[in-house]
Amino acid sequence: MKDIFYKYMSRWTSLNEEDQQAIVDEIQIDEFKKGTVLIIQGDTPTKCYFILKGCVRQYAINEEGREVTSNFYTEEQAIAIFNHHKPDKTSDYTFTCMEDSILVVGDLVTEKEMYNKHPQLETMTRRMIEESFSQVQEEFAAFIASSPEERFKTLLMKRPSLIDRVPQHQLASYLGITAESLSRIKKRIHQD
Amino acid sequence: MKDIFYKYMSRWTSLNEEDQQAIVDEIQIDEFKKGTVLIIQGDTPTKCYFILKGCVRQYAINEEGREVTSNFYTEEQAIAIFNHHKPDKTSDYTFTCMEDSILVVGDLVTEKEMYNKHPQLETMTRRMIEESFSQVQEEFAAFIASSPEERFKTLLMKRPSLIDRVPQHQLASYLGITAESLSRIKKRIHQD
DNA sequence: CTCATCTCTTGACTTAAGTCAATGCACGTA
DNA sequence: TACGTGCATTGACTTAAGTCAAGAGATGAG
Repeated sequence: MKDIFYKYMSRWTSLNEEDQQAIVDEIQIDEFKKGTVLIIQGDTPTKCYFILKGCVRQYAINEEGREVTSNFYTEEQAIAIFNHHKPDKTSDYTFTCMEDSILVVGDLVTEKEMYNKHPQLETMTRRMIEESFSQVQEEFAAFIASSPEERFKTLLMKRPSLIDRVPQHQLASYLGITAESLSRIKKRIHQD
Repeated sequence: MKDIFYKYMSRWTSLNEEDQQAIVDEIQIDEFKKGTVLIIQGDTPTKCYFILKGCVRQYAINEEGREVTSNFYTEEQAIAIFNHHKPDKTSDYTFTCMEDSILVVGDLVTEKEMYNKHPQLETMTRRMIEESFSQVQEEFAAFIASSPEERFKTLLMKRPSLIDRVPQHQLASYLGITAESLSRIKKRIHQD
Protein backbone atom coordinates (compact mmCIF):
# COMPACT_ATOMS: atom_id res chain seq x y z
CA MET A 1 0.00 0.00 0.00
CA LYS A 2 2.80 2.39 0.75
CA ASP A 3 4.03 1.87 -2.83
CA ILE A 4 0.92 3.53 -4.11
CA PHE A 5 1.59 6.61 -2.02
CA TYR A 6 5.25 6.55 -2.96
CA LYS A 7 4.45 6.44 -6.64
CA TYR A 8 1.86 9.13 -6.29
CA MET A 9 4.32 11.32 -4.44
CA SER A 10 6.99 10.87 -7.06
CA ARG A 11 4.91 12.87 -9.46
CA TRP A 12 5.17 15.89 -7.26
CA THR A 13 8.62 16.22 -5.97
CA SER A 14 12.27 16.09 -6.85
CA LEU A 15 13.10 14.69 -3.45
CA ASN A 16 15.70 12.00 -3.72
CA GLU A 17 14.57 8.48 -3.05
CA GLU A 18 16.00 8.47 0.43
CA ASP A 19 14.11 11.54 1.59
CA GLN A 20 11.02 10.37 -0.13
CA GLN A 21 11.23 7.01 1.58
CA ALA A 22 11.72 8.77 4.92
CA ILE A 23 8.43 10.56 4.45
CA VAL A 24 6.68 7.41 3.36
CA ASP A 25 8.06 5.58 6.38
CA GLU A 26 6.50 8.14 8.62
CA ILE A 27 3.01 8.11 7.28
CA GLN A 28 0.16 6.41 9.03
CA ILE A 29 -2.08 4.12 7.02
CA ASP A 30 -5.38 2.90 8.43
CA GLU A 31 -8.21 0.75 7.24
CA PHE A 32 -11.79 1.90 7.65
CA LYS A 33 -14.97 -0.09 7.33
CA LYS A 34 -17.80 0.85 5.01
CA GLY A 35 -19.96 3.36 6.83
CA THR A 36 -17.16 4.84 8.95
CA VAL A 37 -17.66 8.53 9.60
CA LEU A 38 -14.31 10.27 9.25
CA ILE A 39 -15.39 13.85 9.94
CA ILE A 40 -18.73 15.10 11.24
CA GLN A 41 -20.31 18.32 9.99
CA GLY A 42 -19.89 20.94 12.67
CA ASP A 43 -16.90 19.31 14.32
CA THR A 44 -13.35 20.57 14.13
CA PRO A 45 -11.26 18.04 12.22
CA THR A 46 -7.83 17.12 13.50
CA LYS A 47 -6.99 14.74 10.68
CA CYS A 48 -6.67 14.82 6.94
CA TYR A 49 -6.82 11.90 4.57
CA PHE A 50 -5.44 10.58 1.32
CA ILE A 51 -7.21 7.67 -0.34
CA LEU A 52 -5.15 4.64 -1.27
CA LYS A 53 -8.17 2.45 -1.84
CA GLY A 54 -11.86 3.04 -1.44
CA CYS A 55 -14.41 5.81 -1.76
CA VAL A 56 -15.40 8.59 0.62
CA ARG A 57 -18.49 10.78 0.31
CA GLN A 58 -18.65 14.43 1.32
CA TYR A 59 -22.10 15.67 2.22
CA ALA A 60 -23.94 18.18 4.35
CA ILE A 61 -27.37 18.38 5.95
CA ASN A 62 -28.99 21.57 4.70
CA GLU A 63 -31.44 23.86 6.53
CA GLU A 64 -34.38 21.71 5.48
CA GLY A 65 -32.73 18.64 6.92
CA ARG A 66 -31.96 17.09 3.55
CA GLU A 67 -28.66 15.48 2.64
CA VAL A 68 -26.75 17.19 -0.12
CA THR A 69 -23.79 15.33 -1.54
CA SER A 70 -21.02 17.57 -2.78
CA ASN A 71 -18.16 15.26 -3.68
CA PHE A 72 -16.87 11.72 -3.86
CA TYR A 73 -13.19 11.05 -3.27
CA THR A 74 -11.64 7.92 -4.70
CA GLU A 75 -8.18 6.40 -5.13
CA GLU A 76 -5.26 8.81 -5.15
CA GLN A 77 -7.29 11.78 -4.11
CA ALA A 78 -6.62 13.88 -1.06
CA ILE A 79 -9.52 14.97 1.06
CA ALA A 80 -8.54 18.59 1.10
CA ILE A 81 -10.33 20.53 3.79
CA PHE A 82 -8.82 23.85 4.70
CA ASN A 83 -10.64 25.57 7.45
CA HIS A 84 -8.06 27.52 9.40
CA HIS A 85 -9.44 30.72 7.97
CA LYS A 86 -12.76 30.02 9.64
CA PRO A 87 -13.13 31.45 13.13
CA ASP A 88 -14.26 28.21 14.71
CA LYS A 89 -12.45 25.93 12.28
CA THR A 90 -15.36 23.53 11.99
CA SER A 91 -16.11 21.46 8.93
CA ASP A 92 -19.20 22.22 6.90
CA TYR A 93 -19.33 18.65 5.71
CA THR A 94 -19.55 15.08 6.89
CA PHE A 95 -17.22 12.52 5.34
CA THR A 96 -18.14 8.84 5.31
CA CYS A 97 -16.65 5.74 3.74
CA MET A 98 -18.85 4.33 1.01
CA GLU A 99 -16.98 1.05 1.07
CA ASP A 100 -14.13 -0.53 3.00
CA SER A 101 -11.27 1.88 2.51
CA ILE A 102 -7.56 2.27 3.10
CA LEU A 103 -6.44 5.80 3.84
CA VAL A 104 -3.27 7.68 4.65
CA VAL A 105 -4.08 9.61 7.82
CA GLY A 106 -2.39 12.94 8.40
CA ASP A 107 -2.42 14.86 11.64
CA LEU A 108 -3.33 18.51 11.26
CA VAL A 109 -1.75 19.40 14.56
CA THR A 110 1.69 18.14 13.65
CA GLU A 111 1.51 19.37 10.10
CA LYS A 112 3.94 22.18 10.70
CA GLU A 113 6.49 19.88 12.28
CA MET A 114 6.39 17.75 9.19
CA TYR A 115 7.11 20.76 7.02
CA ASN A 116 10.05 21.75 9.18
CA LYS A 117 11.41 18.24 9.24
CA HIS A 118 11.14 17.75 5.50
CA PRO A 119 11.62 21.19 3.99
CA GLN A 120 10.69 20.14 0.49
CA LEU A 121 7.45 18.67 1.69
CA GLU A 122 5.85 22.09 1.53
CA THR A 123 6.76 22.51 -2.11
CA MET A 124 5.32 19.12 -2.76
CA THR A 125 2.05 19.76 -1.03
CA ARG A 126 1.74 23.21 -2.57
CA ARG A 127 1.97 21.66 -6.01
CA MET A 128 -0.45 18.90 -5.13
CA ILE A 129 -2.89 21.47 -3.83
CA GLU A 130 -2.43 23.54 -6.97
CA GLU A 131 -3.38 20.63 -9.15
CA SER A 132 -6.38 19.72 -7.07
CA PHE A 133 -7.44 23.35 -7.07
CA SER A 134 -7.04 23.62 -10.81
CA GLN A 135 -9.13 20.51 -11.35
CA VAL A 136 -11.90 21.72 -9.07
CA GLN A 137 -11.96 25.05 -10.87
CA GLU A 138 -12.31 23.29 -14.19
CA GLU A 139 -15.02 21.02 -12.89
CA PHE A 140 -16.88 23.98 -11.45
CA ALA A 141 -16.68 25.92 -14.70
CA ALA A 142 -17.89 22.88 -16.62
CA PHE A 143 -20.73 22.34 -14.16
CA ILE A 144 -21.90 25.94 -14.54
CA ALA A 145 -21.97 25.62 -18.30
CA SER A 146 -23.69 22.25 -18.45
CA SER A 147 -27.25 20.95 -18.43
CA PRO A 148 -28.03 18.09 -16.06
CA GLU A 149 -27.81 15.59 -18.91
CA GLU A 150 -24.39 16.90 -19.90
CA ARG A 151 -23.21 16.67 -16.32
CA PHE A 152 -24.21 13.03 -16.18
CA LYS A 153 -22.46 12.31 -19.47
CA THR A 154 -19.31 13.98 -18.19
CA LEU A 155 -19.47 11.82 -15.08
CA LEU A 156 -19.86 8.70 -17.23
CA MET A 157 -16.81 9.71 -19.16
CA LYS A 158 -14.51 10.87 -16.40
CA ARG A 159 -15.51 8.83 -13.37
CA PRO A 160 -17.42 5.75 -14.61
CA SER A 161 -16.52 3.67 -11.57
CA LEU A 162 -18.72 5.87 -9.39
CA ILE A 163 -21.78 4.40 -11.10
CA ASP A 164 -21.10 1.02 -9.54
CA ARG A 165 -19.85 2.25 -6.22
CA VAL A 166 -22.41 4.72 -4.98
CA PRO A 167 -26.20 4.74 -4.94
CA GLN A 168 -27.79 6.50 -7.82
CA HIS A 169 -29.76 8.91 -5.66
CA GLN A 170 -26.51 10.17 -4.17
CA LEU A 171 -25.06 10.57 -7.63
CA ALA A 172 -28.13 12.59 -8.50
CA SER A 173 -27.56 14.83 -5.50
CA TYR A 174 -23.94 15.28 -6.54
CA LEU A 175 -25.14 16.28 -10.02
CA GLY A 176 -27.54 18.80 -8.55
CA ILE A 177 -30.71 17.00 -9.68
CA THR A 178 -33.33 14.71 -8.19
CA ALA A 179 -33.15 10.93 -8.28
CA GLU A 180 -36.23 10.88 -10.53
CA SER A 181 -34.60 13.20 -13.04
CA LEU A 182 -31.45 11.12 -13.13
CA SER A 183 -33.53 8.03 -13.74
CA ARG A 184 -35.18 9.75 -16.69
CA ILE A 185 -31.90 11.04 -18.06
CA LYS A 186 -30.46 7.55 -17.98
CA LYS A 187 -33.51 6.25 -19.81
CA ARG A 188 -33.20 8.98 -22.44
CA ILE A 189 -29.53 8.31 -23.00
CA HIS A 190 -29.99 4.57 -23.37
CA GLN A 191 -32.55 5.14 -26.08
CA ASP A 192 -30.00 7.11 -28.13
CA MET B 1 -1.51 50.79 -3.78
CA LYS B 2 1.29 48.72 -2.33
CA ASP B 3 -0.32 49.24 1.10
CA ILE B 4 -3.28 47.22 -0.02
CA PHE B 5 -1.06 44.31 -0.95
CA TYR B 6 0.98 44.71 2.22
CA LYS B 7 -2.13 44.60 4.38
CA TYR B 8 -3.49 41.66 2.48
CA MET B 9 -0.24 39.80 2.87
CA SER B 10 -0.10 40.43 6.61
CA ARG B 11 -3.05 38.12 7.04
CA TRP B 12 -1.06 35.23 5.72
CA THR B 13 2.37 35.33 7.09
CA SER B 14 4.38 35.82 10.23
CA LEU B 15 7.14 37.41 8.23
CA ASN B 16 8.61 40.34 10.09
CA GLU B 17 7.87 43.75 8.68
CA GLU B 18 11.27 44.04 7.11
CA ASP B 19 10.99 40.84 5.10
CA GLN B 20 7.47 41.63 4.21
CA GLN B 21 8.43 45.04 2.97
CA ALA B 22 11.21 43.48 0.92
CA ILE B 23 8.70 41.36 -0.90
CA VAL B 24 6.37 44.27 -1.40
CA ASP B 25 9.23 46.35 -2.76
CA GLU B 26 9.88 43.73 -5.35
CA ILE B 27 6.43 43.34 -6.76
CA GLN B 28 5.36 44.83 -10.04
CA ILE B 29 2.14 46.78 -10.18
CA ASP B 30 0.57 47.69 -13.50
CA GLU B 31 -2.52 49.50 -14.66
CA PHE B 32 -4.74 48.00 -17.33
CA LYS B 33 -7.46 49.65 -19.35
CA LYS B 34 -11.00 48.32 -19.51
CA GLY B 35 -11.09 45.68 -22.20
CA THR B 36 -7.46 44.59 -21.81
CA VAL B 37 -7.01 40.89 -22.48
CA LEU B 38 -4.65 39.47 -19.88
CA ILE B 39 -4.59 35.85 -20.97
CA ILE B 40 -6.02 34.31 -24.13
CA GLN B 41 -7.71 30.91 -24.15
CA GLY B 42 -5.30 28.45 -25.75
CA ASP B 43 -2.17 30.43 -24.98
CA THR B 44 0.41 29.54 -22.38
CA PRO B 45 0.39 32.20 -19.66
CA THR B 46 3.67 33.52 -18.32
CA LYS B 47 2.13 35.84 -15.77
CA CYS B 48 -0.17 35.64 -12.80
CA TYR B 49 -2.19 38.44 -11.28
CA PHE B 50 -3.52 39.77 -8.02
CA ILE B 51 -6.21 42.43 -8.11
CA LEU B 52 -5.66 45.61 -6.17
CA LYS B 53 -8.47 47.45 -7.89
CA GLY B 54 -10.82 46.50 -10.65
CA CYS B 55 -12.60 43.48 -12.03
CA VAL B 56 -11.43 40.69 -14.34
CA ARG B 57 -13.67 38.20 -16.11
CA GLN B 58 -12.74 34.60 -16.81
CA TYR B 59 -14.53 33.05 -19.75
CA ALA B 60 -14.19 30.45 -22.47
CA ILE B 61 -15.58 29.96 -25.95
CA ASN B 62 -17.28 26.58 -26.00
CA GLU B 63 -17.61 24.13 -28.89
CA GLU B 64 -20.68 25.90 -30.19
CA GLY B 65 -18.81 29.18 -30.29
CA ARG B 66 -20.68 30.67 -27.35
CA GLU B 67 -19.06 32.58 -24.52
CA VAL B 68 -19.35 30.96 -21.12
CA THR B 69 -18.33 33.07 -18.14
CA SER B 70 -16.92 31.07 -15.28
CA ASN B 71 -15.67 33.62 -12.76
CA PHE B 72 -15.21 37.27 -11.91
CA TYR B 73 -12.20 38.32 -9.89
CA THR B 74 -12.36 41.54 -7.91
CA GLU B 75 -10.28 43.37 -5.31
CA GLU B 76 -7.93 41.29 -3.20
CA GLN B 77 -8.39 38.18 -5.24
CA ALA B 78 -5.63 36.27 -6.94
CA ILE B 79 -6.19 34.99 -10.43
CA ALA B 80 -5.08 31.48 -9.65
CA ILE B 81 -4.37 29.49 -12.76
CA PHE B 82 -2.29 26.39 -12.29
CA ASN B 83 -1.58 24.58 -15.48
CA HIS B 84 1.82 23.00 -15.07
CA HIS B 85 0.16 19.62 -14.85
CA LYS B 86 -1.19 20.07 -18.34
CA PRO B 87 1.07 18.73 -21.10
CA ASP B 88 0.95 21.91 -23.17
CA LYS B 89 0.38 24.25 -20.22
CA THR B 90 -2.21 26.30 -22.08
CA SER B 91 -5.03 28.17 -20.43
CA ASP B 92 -8.59 27.01 -20.99
CA TYR B 93 -9.85 30.50 -20.34
CA THR B 94 -9.57 34.07 -21.48
CA PHE B 95 -9.19 36.80 -18.87
CA THR B 96 -10.24 40.35 -19.62
CA CYS B 97 -10.52 43.54 -17.58
CA MET B 98 -14.13 44.59 -17.14
CA GLU B 99 -13.05 48.05 -16.05
CA ASP B 100 -9.84 50.00 -15.61
CA SER B 101 -7.83 47.86 -13.21
CA ILE B 102 -4.69 47.89 -11.11
CA LEU B 103 -3.01 44.53 -10.76
CA VAL B 104 0.03 43.00 -9.13
CA VAL B 105 1.77 41.14 -11.92
CA GLY B 106 3.75 38.02 -11.05
CA ASP B 107 6.11 36.23 -13.38
CA LEU B 108 5.59 32.50 -13.57
CA VAL B 109 9.09 31.92 -14.89
CA THR B 110 10.85 33.49 -11.94
CA GLU B 111 8.43 32.10 -9.40
CA LYS B 112 10.90 29.60 -8.05
CA GLU B 113 13.58 32.22 -7.57
CA MET B 114 11.17 34.20 -5.47
CA TYR B 115 10.54 31.19 -3.28
CA ASN B 116 14.25 30.60 -2.81
CA LYS B 117 14.92 34.22 -2.06
CA HIS B 118 12.10 34.53 0.45
CA PRO B 119 11.80 31.10 2.05
CA GLN B 120 8.62 31.89 3.94
CA LEU B 121 6.95 33.05 0.79
CA GLU B 122 6.03 29.50 -0.06
CA THR B 123 4.24 29.03 3.24
CA MET B 124 2.40 32.23 2.60
CA THR B 125 1.27 31.32 -0.88
CA ARG B 126 0.36 27.80 0.18
CA ARG B 127 -1.96 29.23 2.81
CA MET B 128 -3.40 31.75 0.40
CA ILE B 129 -4.04 29.00 -2.10
CA GLU B 130 -5.61 26.87 0.59
CA GLU B 131 -8.09 29.59 1.44
CA SER B 132 -8.95 30.24 -2.17
CA PHE B 133 -9.34 26.53 -2.73
CA SER B 134 -11.57 26.18 0.31
CA GLN B 135 -13.76 29.02 -0.86
CA VAL B 136 -14.12 27.61 -4.36
CA GLN B 137 -15.04 24.23 -2.93
CA GLU B 138 -17.72 25.83 -0.79
CA GLU B 139 -19.06 27.84 -3.69
CA PHE B 140 -19.12 24.75 -5.86
CA ALA B 141 -20.97 22.74 -3.24
CA ALA B 142 -23.47 25.55 -2.76
CA PHE B 143 -23.94 25.89 -6.51
CA ILE B 144 -24.67 22.18 -6.88
CA ALA B 145 -27.29 22.35 -4.16
CA SER B 146 -29.00 25.54 -5.35
CA SER B 147 -31.71 26.46 -7.81
CA PRO B 148 -30.97 29.32 -10.18
CA GLU B 149 -32.97 31.72 -8.03
CA GLU B 150 -31.01 30.72 -4.95
CA ARG B 151 -27.77 31.22 -6.82
CA PHE B 152 -28.76 34.74 -7.72
CA LYS B 153 -29.78 35.49 -4.16
CA THR B 154 -26.45 34.21 -2.92
CA LEU B 155 -24.67 36.46 -5.40
CA LEU B 156 -26.72 39.43 -4.20
CA MET B 157 -25.69 38.68 -0.68
CA LYS B 158 -22.03 37.85 -1.13
CA ARG B 159 -20.92 39.89 -4.12
CA PRO B 160 -23.47 42.71 -4.60
CA SER B 161 -20.97 45.00 -6.31
CA LEU B 162 -20.88 42.68 -9.33
CA ILE B 163 -24.42 43.77 -10.17
CA ASP B 164 -23.22 47.26 -11.01
CA ARG B 165 -19.93 46.28 -12.55
CA VAL B 166 -20.71 43.64 -15.12
CA PRO B 167 -23.46 43.22 -17.71
CA GLN B 168 -26.41 41.21 -16.59
CA HIS B 169 -26.16 38.68 -19.38
CA GLN B 170 -22.63 37.81 -18.26
CA LEU B 171 -23.87 37.43 -14.71
CA ALA B 172 -26.51 35.08 -16.05
CA SER B 173 -23.84 33.02 -17.80
CA TYR B 174 -21.83 32.92 -14.57
CA LEU B 175 -24.95 31.65 -12.77
CA GLY B 176 -25.47 28.96 -15.38
CA ILE B 177 -28.75 30.39 -16.76
CA THR B 178 -29.88 32.46 -19.71
CA ALA B 179 -30.21 36.21 -19.67
CA GLU B 180 -33.98 35.86 -20.09
CA SER B 181 -34.23 33.65 -17.04
CA LEU B 182 -32.19 36.02 -14.94
CA SER B 183 -34.44 38.87 -15.99
CA ARG B 184 -37.47 36.87 -14.87
CA ILE B 185 -35.85 35.86 -11.59
CA LYS B 186 -35.09 39.49 -10.82
CA LYS B 187 -38.69 40.38 -11.56
CA ARG B 188 -39.96 37.61 -9.31
CA ILE B 189 -37.70 38.63 -6.46
CA HIS B 190 -38.64 42.29 -6.62
CA GLN B 191 -42.28 41.35 -6.29
CA ASP B 192 -41.58 39.60 -3.01
C1' DC C 1 -27.09 64.40 -34.79
C1' DT C 2 -27.48 59.66 -36.86
C1' DC C 3 -26.67 55.07 -36.84
C1' DA C 4 -24.98 50.81 -35.23
C1' DT C 5 -24.38 48.01 -31.47
C1' DC C 6 -25.27 46.27 -27.13
C1' DT C 7 -28.27 45.27 -23.32
C1' DC C 8 -32.52 44.24 -21.00
C1' DT C 9 -37.32 43.05 -20.84
C1' DT C 10 -41.23 40.67 -22.37
C1' DG C 11 -44.39 37.38 -24.71
C1' DA C 12 -45.40 32.92 -26.80
C1' DC C 13 -44.33 28.47 -26.72
C1' DT C 14 -41.52 24.19 -25.68
C1' DT C 15 -38.92 21.31 -22.89
C1' DA C 16 -37.15 19.34 -19.03
C1' DA C 17 -36.66 19.29 -14.20
C1' DG C 18 -39.24 19.09 -9.69
C1' DT C 19 -42.86 17.15 -6.63
C1' DC C 20 -45.71 13.58 -5.03
C1' DA C 21 -46.92 9.00 -4.90
C1' DA C 22 -47.00 4.19 -5.98
C1' DT C 23 -44.78 -0.12 -7.26
C1' DG C 24 -41.34 -3.55 -7.55
C1' DC C 25 -36.82 -5.33 -6.50
C1' DA C 26 -32.68 -6.28 -3.74
C1' DC C 27 -30.53 -6.83 0.48
C1' DG C 28 -29.79 -7.40 5.39
C1' DT C 29 -31.38 -8.79 9.87
C1' DA C 30 -33.91 -11.44 13.17
C1' DT D 1 -38.13 -17.54 5.84
C1' DA D 2 -40.43 -13.11 6.79
C1' DC D 3 -40.12 -8.47 7.28
C1' DG D 4 -38.24 -3.95 7.08
C1' DT D 5 -35.54 -0.79 4.68
C1' DG D 6 -33.38 1.29 0.94
C1' DC D 7 -33.22 2.09 -3.86
C1' DA D 8 -34.75 2.72 -8.66
C1' DT D 9 -38.41 3.36 -11.89
C1' DT D 10 -42.61 5.29 -13.49
C1' DG D 11 -46.83 8.15 -14.00
C1' DA D 12 -49.45 12.39 -13.32
C1' DC D 13 -49.05 16.94 -12.81
C1' DT D 14 -46.70 21.50 -11.88
C1' DT D 15 -43.20 24.71 -12.31
C1' DA D 16 -39.51 26.99 -14.06
C1' DA D 17 -35.91 27.31 -17.29
C1' DG D 18 -34.80 27.45 -22.38
C1' DT D 19 -35.61 29.10 -27.14
C1' DC D 20 -36.99 32.44 -30.36
C1' DA D 21 -38.20 36.89 -31.45
C1' DA D 22 -39.48 41.65 -30.97
C1' DG D 23 -39.30 46.12 -28.89
C1' DA D 24 -37.25 49.76 -26.22
C1' DG D 25 -33.47 52.16 -24.22
C1' DA D 26 -28.59 53.37 -23.58
C1' DT D 27 -24.11 54.18 -25.37
C1' DG D 28 -20.35 55.15 -28.41
C1' DA D 29 -18.38 56.35 -32.82
C1' DG D 30 -18.39 58.96 -37.02
